[in-house]
Amino acid sequence: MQTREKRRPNERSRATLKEVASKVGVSICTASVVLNNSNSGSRVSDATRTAVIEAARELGYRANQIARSLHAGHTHVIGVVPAATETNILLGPHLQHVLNGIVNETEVHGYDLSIITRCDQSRPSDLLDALLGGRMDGVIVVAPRSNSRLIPLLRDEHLPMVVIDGDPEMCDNIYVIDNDTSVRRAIQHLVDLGHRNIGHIAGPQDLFAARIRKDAFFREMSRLGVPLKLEWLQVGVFNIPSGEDAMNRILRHDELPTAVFCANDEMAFGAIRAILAKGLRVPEDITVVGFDDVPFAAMTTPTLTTIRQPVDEIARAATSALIGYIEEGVPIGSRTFPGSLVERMSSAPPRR
Amino acid sequence: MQTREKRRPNERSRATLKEVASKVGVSICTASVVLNNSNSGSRVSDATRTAVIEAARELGYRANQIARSLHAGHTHVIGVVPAATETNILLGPHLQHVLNGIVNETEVHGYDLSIITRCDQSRPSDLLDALLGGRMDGVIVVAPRSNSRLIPLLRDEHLPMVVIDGDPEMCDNIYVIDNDTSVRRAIQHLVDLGHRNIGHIAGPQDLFAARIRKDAFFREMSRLGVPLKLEWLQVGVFNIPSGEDAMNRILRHDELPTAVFCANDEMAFGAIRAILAKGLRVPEDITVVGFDDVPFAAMTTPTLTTIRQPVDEIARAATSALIGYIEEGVPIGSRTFPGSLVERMSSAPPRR
DNA sequence: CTGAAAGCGCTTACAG
DNA sequence: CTGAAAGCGCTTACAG
Repeated sequence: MQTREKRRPNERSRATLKEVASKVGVSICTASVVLNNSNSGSRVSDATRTAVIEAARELGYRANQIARSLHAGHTHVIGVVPAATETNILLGPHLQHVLNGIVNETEVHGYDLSIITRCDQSRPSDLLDALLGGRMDGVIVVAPRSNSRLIPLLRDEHLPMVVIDGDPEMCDNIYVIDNDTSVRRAIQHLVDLGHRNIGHIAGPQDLFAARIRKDAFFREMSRLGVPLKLEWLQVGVFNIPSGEDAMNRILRHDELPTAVFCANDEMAFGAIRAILAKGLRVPEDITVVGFDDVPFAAMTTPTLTTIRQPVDEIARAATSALIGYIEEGVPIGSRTFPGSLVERMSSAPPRR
Repeated sequence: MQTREKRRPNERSRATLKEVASKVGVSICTASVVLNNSNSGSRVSDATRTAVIEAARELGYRANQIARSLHAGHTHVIGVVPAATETNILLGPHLQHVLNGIVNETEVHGYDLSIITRCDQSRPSDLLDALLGGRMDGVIVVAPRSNSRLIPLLRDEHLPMVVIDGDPEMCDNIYVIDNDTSVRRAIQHLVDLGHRNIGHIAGPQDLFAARIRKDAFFREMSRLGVPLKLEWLQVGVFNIPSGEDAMNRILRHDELPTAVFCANDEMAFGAIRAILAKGLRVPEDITVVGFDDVPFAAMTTPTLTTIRQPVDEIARAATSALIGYIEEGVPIGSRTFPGSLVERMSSAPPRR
């Protein structure tokens, strides 16, 4: 009866604890106690207990999580701040893979995931309100830009945080692949095949992964005594068209590399497309190697030789560590994960 | 000083409204009023106003959104229940595309997105607690299974809801591509090319998109008078390996189709791979047509002829309608979006 | 076995 | 111009 009094059109009204209590004729605290099976409730008479449960069922009672969170001081939701991109923030197979890994882990711990998108530079305070307004117990930042003010800010605010694909010098809680060793594997692979004319398509330099892979490329080339040609060094933005463009810029030169190492798979796909479009072949004319091993790397023609990141493992480990810190205060720390070379059809010895 | 008294290790303590108020020596309601610029606050003296603002800044005050939501009765978060899959729930380029479109739209409206994953059948009540606990203002269900009890349940609970890729007979608020017409375009394309031996790799039949596409395939074939061969009809689960398996089952027969229509792109990729692995060519020996036009459809070899879904538009329209309903009560309704044939390299006339 | 009370942090009429 | 009070819906000691 009185459950109805508040119903306005267009506004759902869930039954409240007060309603079930009054329906049974007990106090709302008693109702709360039996509905939560809390220990204090072990001493509720069976009669009232069943009555309350019955009433709750009839009324379709469901505890308001907001009220509960206000009291408890936590929400069981974890925020994710995706890699900063201008637009279409969620696109890209690697981020998707990371997100999936995160979800895999939050699910087993009973957390929900909130994707924080309002990163719009024009209203940065929106982002902070969302993050710091108590709506999430912790946050996972994926691939922050190196100039991101977010990381130091969140650290100062003591919001539990872990960073995936970030610079270990940026903060303490970084989960990331061992880029140095991985790039070395890639270059070593090319040199082992006999390549001495090697180009590189780098990613956006304000992204840690892009910068460190480029640095590692330089270092490795020089360590192995392979001469560098600056015309064969181009920069893209980690997506397919930019890889295509970058490759086309390389292809404009008279002398061509026999191999190109791309800082991620998508740019490698673009590079392959550019090469094929010029009537050249992969790998016969130019070898292409990527980084990430996204699922489609095994589906392209030719299939892509690349560095596999244990993405699911990295994402789950980071998430699990974050939750461990939230719930039990165990320090998150940083972890580095090994990458591995996956040899497929896009790499082969140079022809001549 | 007293801001410190509550600090326990391992627990972030944001300054509270009470703290800034007491620091200035005003009531918390005055503080609230100036910090919110609410109209009642137009009559606060400039002196107190600046004092409060200053104090808030010094203390790093940030309103607790949970408390605010409890009072306001809304949260500005929208939940997404992704397509039901056994595992790795977020994978798949089409879902990713949908998610991206949703985010594009929530972002402009200042909503955050919560991904509800605890769909685990073993504890269905978790899902409902998450959904109905007042933590989200509305929910977007993507590609529910036809036996899903979720839809009727949410409807009964009056939680604002819109469904993407669902059965229009299932509920009132469905945003979906016009599958019938789209499939007809695909089949017409094959028949126009001269194909009369056409196979179909269908998706999981408890998914609306899969079922209706299969039905449309049958209807269209019979309308055009093209004979059906049951050996050329196989069922997959909308991913690459299952498309590969399905195609392999087709390839086991003596007589082969000259064209195969796949219910989504991923299965089409798998089909192509199976065909190539048998030493046959696409499209020379067998034409393959997909459905969705995921980004990679333009990147495979051969590139994939497929039906383009205006995914971003569908997702954004659904999201926008949901928010319109939440905020202003305008009915969501249902909408159907046209698909279009994208002709690429995987389709050609049959050889003989 | 059960209830009155305080509190989570905020907002909003309503008085002064 | 400013504050006391009630309330959002729930939980949890603490009394009886």
